[in-house]
Amino acid sequence: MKFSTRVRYGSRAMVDLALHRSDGPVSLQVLADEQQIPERYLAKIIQDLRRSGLIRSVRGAHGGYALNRRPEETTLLDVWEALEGPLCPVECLEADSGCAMQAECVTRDVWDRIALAMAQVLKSASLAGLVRRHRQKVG
Amino acid sequence: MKFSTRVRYGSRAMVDLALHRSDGPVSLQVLADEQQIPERYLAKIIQDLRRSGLIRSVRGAHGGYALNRRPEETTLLDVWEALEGPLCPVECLEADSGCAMQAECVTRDVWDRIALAMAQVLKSASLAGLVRRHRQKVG
DNA sequence: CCTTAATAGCACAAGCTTCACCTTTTTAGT
DNA sequence: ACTAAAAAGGTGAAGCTTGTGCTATTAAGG
Repeated sequence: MKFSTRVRYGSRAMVDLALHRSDGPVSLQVLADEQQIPERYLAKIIQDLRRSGLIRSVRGAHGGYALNRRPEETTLLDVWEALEGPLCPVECLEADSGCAMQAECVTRDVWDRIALAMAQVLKSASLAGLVRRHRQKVG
Repeated sequence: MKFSTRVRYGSRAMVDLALHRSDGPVSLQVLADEQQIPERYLAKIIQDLRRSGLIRSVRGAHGGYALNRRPEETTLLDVWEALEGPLCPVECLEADSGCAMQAECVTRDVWDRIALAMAQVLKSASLAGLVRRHRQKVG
């Protein structure tokens, strides 16, 4: 199991947008180039981020993308949910999964604990925190 | 992102084998039927469990599969690694990933924390513990 | 008004996961 | 020895993820 490239690419793009926050809209080309992401593919990913309201777009010449909220108000959990829907690593964790073995299934409890742990880490990672950490690293 | 069915099916099969531990080898058909898993697919999964030494097989009539270690000595992390290799949700976490941005990448740290949390939960789930929990549930 | 830069959207190709099918090998019971 | 039960193994199909390519739409700047 690997995390989808959608989430990984999307997360990196969001951090990049947070870093360029004061520079006006960032074009897809710049974003893809800086983050080494296939441009056409990133285009599709970024549309989902826009549609869920995490970023806004400016069309036409000198257009591009920018964060739609303050960096403290967006976490990687938001990004994950925008690109993959609710964090749910196995179907049987959904409310109406209709799995007949749900009551007696002991592995389900393990998947549930993992999902919880993942959500906790993702929620603790705000764009603001990631930008701060990035500035610490590169100086 | 969903966990692979390989890991989910394989984990349930291992718990089932642990429950039948004193009954002699369990056939693929019984296993697939009890756990509601496509039989031919489970056959492939179970081969990987055998090849990594977690279970042993008995060929011929009245054959089947049985645990190869005591239930305390196998955790769901072992099952995961047998079926998917090392727990590594993103490539760049591997030692020689060769990602040029590794030093400055702040999302990588998040994926690393998630991987650690996942491994912790999986390692804490031994077959013995899961069997105990199952007996508590069904009575 | 026209050119050019840029987003928006659709359709298609390659590779991996999840299966199903068929044949071969092995072994218990008669 | 023969039959039936069961694992072992290889091959192929369907659907999803990960991309690529092409066209349409929008807006800035001369």
